[in-house]
Amino acid sequence: MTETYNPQEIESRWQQRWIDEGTYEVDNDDPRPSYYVLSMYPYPSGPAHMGHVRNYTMGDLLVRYRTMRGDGVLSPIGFDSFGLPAENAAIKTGTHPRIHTEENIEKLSASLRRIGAAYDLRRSFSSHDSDYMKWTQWIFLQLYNAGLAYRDRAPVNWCPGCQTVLANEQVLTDGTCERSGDLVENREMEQWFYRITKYAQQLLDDLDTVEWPEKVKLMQQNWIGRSEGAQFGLSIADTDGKSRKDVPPLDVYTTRPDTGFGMTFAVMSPEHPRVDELVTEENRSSVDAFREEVANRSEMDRLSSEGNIDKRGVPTGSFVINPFTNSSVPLFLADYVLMTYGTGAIMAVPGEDQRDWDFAIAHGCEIIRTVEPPEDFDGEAYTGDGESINSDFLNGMKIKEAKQTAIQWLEGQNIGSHQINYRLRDWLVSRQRYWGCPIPIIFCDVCGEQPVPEKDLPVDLPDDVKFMPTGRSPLTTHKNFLEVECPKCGENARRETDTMDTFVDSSWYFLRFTDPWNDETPFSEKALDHWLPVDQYIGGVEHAILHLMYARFFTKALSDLGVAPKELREPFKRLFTQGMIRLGGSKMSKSKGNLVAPEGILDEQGADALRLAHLQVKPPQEDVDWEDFGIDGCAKFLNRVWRISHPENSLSENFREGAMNEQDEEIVRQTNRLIERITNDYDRWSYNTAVAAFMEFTNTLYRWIQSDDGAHKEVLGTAVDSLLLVMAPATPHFSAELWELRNSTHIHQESWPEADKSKIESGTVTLVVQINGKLKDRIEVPSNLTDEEIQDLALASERVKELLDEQEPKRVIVRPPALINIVV
RNA sequence: GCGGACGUGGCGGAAUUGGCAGACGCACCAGCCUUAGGAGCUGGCGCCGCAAGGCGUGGGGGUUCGAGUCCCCCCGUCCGCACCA
Repeated sequence: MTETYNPQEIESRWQQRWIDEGTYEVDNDDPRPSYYVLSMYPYPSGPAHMGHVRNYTMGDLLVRYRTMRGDGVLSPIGFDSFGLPAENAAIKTGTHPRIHTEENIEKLSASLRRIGAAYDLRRSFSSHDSDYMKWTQWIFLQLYNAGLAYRDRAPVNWCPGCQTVLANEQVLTDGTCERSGDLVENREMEQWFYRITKYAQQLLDDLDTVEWPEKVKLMQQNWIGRSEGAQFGLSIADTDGKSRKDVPPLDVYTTRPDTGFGMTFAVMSPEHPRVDELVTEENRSSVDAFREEVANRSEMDRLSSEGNIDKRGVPTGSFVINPFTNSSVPLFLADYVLMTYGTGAIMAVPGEDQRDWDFAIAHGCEIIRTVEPPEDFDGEAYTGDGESINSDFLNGMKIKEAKQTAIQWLEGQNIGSHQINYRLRDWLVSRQRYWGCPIPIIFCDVCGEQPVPEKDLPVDLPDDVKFMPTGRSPLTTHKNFLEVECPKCGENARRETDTMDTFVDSSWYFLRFTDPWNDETPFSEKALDHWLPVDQYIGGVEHAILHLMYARFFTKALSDLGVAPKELREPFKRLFTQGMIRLGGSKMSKSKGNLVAPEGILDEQGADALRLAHLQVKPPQEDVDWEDFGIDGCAKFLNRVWRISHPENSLSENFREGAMNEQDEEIVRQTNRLIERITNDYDRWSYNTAVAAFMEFTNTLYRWIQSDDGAHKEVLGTAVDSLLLVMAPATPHFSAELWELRNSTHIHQESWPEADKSKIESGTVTLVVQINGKLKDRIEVPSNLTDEEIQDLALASERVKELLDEQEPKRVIVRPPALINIVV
């Protein structure tokens, strides 16, 4: 063989050709069925690492496969280019984030090209492109005008490391910043919010309409955290234990209104706005001390006492009336009641709530059971179902009925009603940083908060800024940026200096890809109608909550605002979450410093071998250890295919022609089986078994070629061509090169092969003979036998006769065509 | 604590519907080829056993002619949430 497989040369040549020939460019009026494949918007941190390679290999396989299947495939790529790392680097090195970022985009683009990922590059953009920012700001204004973007003073999560606020979602359970790992502090600040809570119910309901992994749906459900119960007012008691009419009642929320008769005290959050009003003089100093302690309590403290904590609290000295019993019960302050959920105050029912139980024990409160626990119950608070006791008109009812009855009663008394609560909170979008999309708002001393007029968009970031480690964004001191005329009165005003959370940028980029040239609107309805929803979205499970929730919210809001089609309620029809790559037991990441760079492998074994190794090593949705990759094995396999596929290969000397023998027929059958298997495997994301099938088939061909009779020329030709076709989505350069050498056409413009079912059927099958369910014999038999014929053949087998030893079978189960079980 | 996923050779895994357990690859072993090479080709490779045969999918029980697959209990690993009233 004159040719040897040289991946570097072949790969760079084909990469250039796909671009030059516009192989993966697609127009919005493409007549083929539309199919939108998208990998999650990458942050350009430098050249691609193995995690990227895995992600983009999966996506690219699908792009090429669907294209061969005859779809008009939209495969765009862009860059999530705003964000902290570039700005932090600027503070350290003095390099402007734009320069730093654009260099990284170049590096990542080059990497993606080198692994052979195919895109319509005409559609590319980055979040920091002025063009894109303009529409991110325009969308902000639409949301603002619709009341979905608002400014509010709120306790926020402040990260001292990042010098900015974080969304709740960006704070980890241990109270640290997901990005820097610093302990997050509580601060009260003016911030911008997107009113995602307005969509809580829809975000929950519409999960039923998408084909996502159940795990991701569950995580979203838990995050939204819907609960159903009752909200009602507790009257404040006077010194005689009677309800005071001069003070409004204290609202509480509960999911267990059925247990109201067991409420023996009430608790409010230390941050509750009515604490000052409700605390008595004798208790003021201890309450103040407690509140200060809670406020100063470091996150470290919370961490060390995670889980079941002592229920710390103090009495307010006030009493409230339990409306069910009319008795007066003490009102406490306790840190286990959060201001951010429900009404910030609860009715405490120690008999049926363990937290309340713990608190009651610690503070000497009465405990009354209102649900009869089972006889053998030996726990404390009983939260299971049972009959109501000690509950007057609820007695004897099970929880469900008692709840309804209690709510009706509260409504009848005119003190409360049925209430639904969500854990989801509004999305805090403002960040006190430079390298983000500016929020298009102007503050005027006379007219107040004013949106930037549409004609003045985009609000661009000034380039002439210095980055100092002051912890303040350079925008706050940049005169030209800051000083602006009020769009309403024309007087001097100042710009908002906060920029947007980068999750805003990634909440609509998939819409812009459909129409990135549009300078009238962010996208056209027509383009969205053609392409959306995304047919297959691919990314890491780490975005299961934040990014996906925000993108879903944007889609719904834009749809309601008439910017996007009203039928478009969900952006991503199907989601696939691929596993991460671990090295030395922990996630491979830049911050851990355990990256494996793909360059060396690309240089030596090539992109196709690397892609194949990613596909082969494990089912794509599972996490994988880098140690388990078999790059060399994959490279070796490609060389084997190369040797039998190359037109000038040394094996081709003495091929047969003319009539086919039995072995040739078997190869024809295997070839069609291969096509069927790969089609099936690609459709169900079973890439590891697809690679196994490539290898198995290749091994079969080798044995055939080297057998005594050798290979039939035409049968081999079809077999090899079929193999190259089904491998093309996985190893695009390799397949394209060999295909061109053999057939002089472009494999990625060929149609996906179809298996000839009639050729898969074989005249005979291997009949499996079991005795008492255990395999005892195998017999080659014609595949069209009747049950009786199968039974006769099986019973006639020497082996079976011997084992049965004259015994009459008790029962015979025949499962044609290939299984019989004889029971004795 | 709550919710979820999973447990198969030395290793990664396969078995799509209850029907031949271990495909394919890695590692290992043997043979061939050879101008010794980290190349190529062929074969072997769950466990016990010389063999016949027996055992075998985390453990125990059940359903079934038949269970890796379905049901119950237990053990273990991983992930998500976690004072959400």
